[in-house]
Amino acid sequence: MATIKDVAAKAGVSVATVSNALNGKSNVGSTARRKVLDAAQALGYRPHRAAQAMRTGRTRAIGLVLPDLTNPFFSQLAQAVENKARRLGLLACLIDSQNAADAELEGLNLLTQHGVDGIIWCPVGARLPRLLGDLGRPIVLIDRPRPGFSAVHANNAMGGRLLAQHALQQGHVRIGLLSGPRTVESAQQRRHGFVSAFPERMEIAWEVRVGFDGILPREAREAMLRRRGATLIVAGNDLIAISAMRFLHEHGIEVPADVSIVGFDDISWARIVTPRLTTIAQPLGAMGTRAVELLQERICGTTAQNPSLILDVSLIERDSVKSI
Amino acid sequence: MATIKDVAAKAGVSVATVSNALNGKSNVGSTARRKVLDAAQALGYRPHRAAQAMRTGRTRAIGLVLPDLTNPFFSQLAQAVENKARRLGLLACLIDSQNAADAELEGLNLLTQHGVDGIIWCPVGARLPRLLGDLGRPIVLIDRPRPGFSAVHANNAMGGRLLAQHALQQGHVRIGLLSGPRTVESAQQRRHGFVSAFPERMEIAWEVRVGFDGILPREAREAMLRRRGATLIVAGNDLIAISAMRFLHEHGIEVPADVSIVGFDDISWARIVTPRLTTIAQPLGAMGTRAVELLQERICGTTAQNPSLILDVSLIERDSVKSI
DNA sequence: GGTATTGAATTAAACGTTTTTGTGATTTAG
DNA sequence: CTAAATCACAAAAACGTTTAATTCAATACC
Repeated sequence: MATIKDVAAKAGVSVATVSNALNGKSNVGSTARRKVLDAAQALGYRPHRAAQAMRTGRTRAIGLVLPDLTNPFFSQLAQAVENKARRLGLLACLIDSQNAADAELEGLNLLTQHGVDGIIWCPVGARLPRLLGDLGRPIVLIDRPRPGFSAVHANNAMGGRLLAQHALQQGHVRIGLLSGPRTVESAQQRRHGFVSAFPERMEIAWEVRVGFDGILPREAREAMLRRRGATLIVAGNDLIAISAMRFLHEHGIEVPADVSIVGFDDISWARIVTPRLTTIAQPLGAMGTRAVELLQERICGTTAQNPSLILDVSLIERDSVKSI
Repeated sequence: MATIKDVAAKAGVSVATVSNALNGKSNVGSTARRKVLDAAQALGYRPHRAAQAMRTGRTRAIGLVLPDLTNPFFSQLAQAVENKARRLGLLACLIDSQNAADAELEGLNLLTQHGVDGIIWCPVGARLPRLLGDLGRPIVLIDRPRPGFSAVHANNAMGGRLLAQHALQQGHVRIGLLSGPRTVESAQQRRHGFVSAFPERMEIAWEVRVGFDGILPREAREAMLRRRGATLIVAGNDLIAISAMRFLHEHGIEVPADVSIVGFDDISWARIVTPRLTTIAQPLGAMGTRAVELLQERICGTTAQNPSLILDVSLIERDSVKSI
């Protein structure tokens, strides 16, 4: 690997001049600048990031810590984040905590030790961000806001309202709820948006809390079998909805003929499964890129204290809801 | 952040002794070692990775470059790789090329510039590895072997043979082939394994090449509609198979009643879609962890020149094949 | 015409480690 | 009992950058 010294030697100037020229400083003459640029080009010189990092304290790398890459919601997010980061010349360093709070902590430590400039984080542990506001670098939460932190997330409450509205339009008044985990803020907001947009004559036939990974506990399976007159199941996300559809299918209950179902997220599989899933679309790509932009601003210090971004959602009508 | 100097001061020894003690060198006395350890503990000292990197040339970070995180095959792989890496104290830096060869190249440059110690790579560009054998750091290819490189991948040919065998057992003799891209070695091997295990009386009714991303070109859609007497469709991977099932369903052709179909990979969705997909299971988790292990060995230089690993696959019978 | 000002370059210090070299003190060997 | 070897530690150099301080020449000002 060619070093800055080699470039300096080849160009016949000092290393300082090379550094200044390459970094576009104004204190270098046009002829010297030319020579430096040519020499650097000829040698294929690339600055040594570790050396730069030591001097400047900037790594040009960011962390991305997610609960579960296997969940298409997060893999789409990750793809968007990585691409945007790369376009900004930033390296994206991945942590997949597999929904384990201690692994998450370990990952955050690894990232800080490597000196990443900032972290995009979808927290799994409920109390983690509180303890770790002091990672010493900007953090942007994604999908799961917490008071006191920058975040970019979808308007989950609005999604819930859209769903309630749609349910009503299609004539569903008795609802089964497969809500997401109580510890996850976005799940709470979806649920709250949904029930708060409830008119008098609608009611919840049953409700059970399930994880976002789509694994259905016995309680959930029993509730779906027992029915209690519910004509529409509102799932906490698409993964849950799709798992539920599979379970129902195995037990001879057809969607949407016997019961309707809606999801949340609009992961790519929502339009692939049978029947295609009616759901709320989150702008996953935009969430990822905006999160990177926000983080970058925070890193450069060109922004207010804790800016947040809330992105609109929309209802995607497909085949899993029958009007009655 | 506490530096090694702080530790040295607190322990009342020189920085050299701190470094030696922390790195388990033998030339430091037991009392001094104790003092150093205590001081480091008390200050919460973590060595500055960039500084270490500059001195040692080792980053303790590895690159992971994949064609498409959105594809569950790769996200499962990525999860396994990241977790294993973290368990070894390595940071996993992600590149998602979105199947674009130039983005891939850009990503590889970014990784080398950051000085990652090694790279785990599933190449999309056909000629890329050839050009880039000289990244100056160990490379382990994953899923897509190339002569002259370390690789860990599944026994794709064996998978093809298992499929042929199963097809025969279930009485299928006219086959439709939705083969993977010609440029992808593993796709070729699956196909070759399949047709080479063909007895005389089996024949290919039609074949069309499609991308691994599950997008079906017009040619493929027409072939599926025209049928040509094929009773079994052999897809290049699960994504293709599932897309095909969706397409067939939309056109009133039922799987497996009207036509059977098999996939390859056993991504997690294979058991979620309806009907559940019969497929070849690759040990995705093992592939990821073994790749990291192999890379680590290469980095430490404790291994032969270009070791490769081929992992066995197995047939998973589910509901998408009907015997006739 | 002398002095302040600007411009373009150089020198040298600094970042936080690891590692080589150096140095007394203590042990071992002959 | 002295010479050699070992041990435990310290001092200093090095890694590849950036940047503050410095120099020197040329230009501008009064």
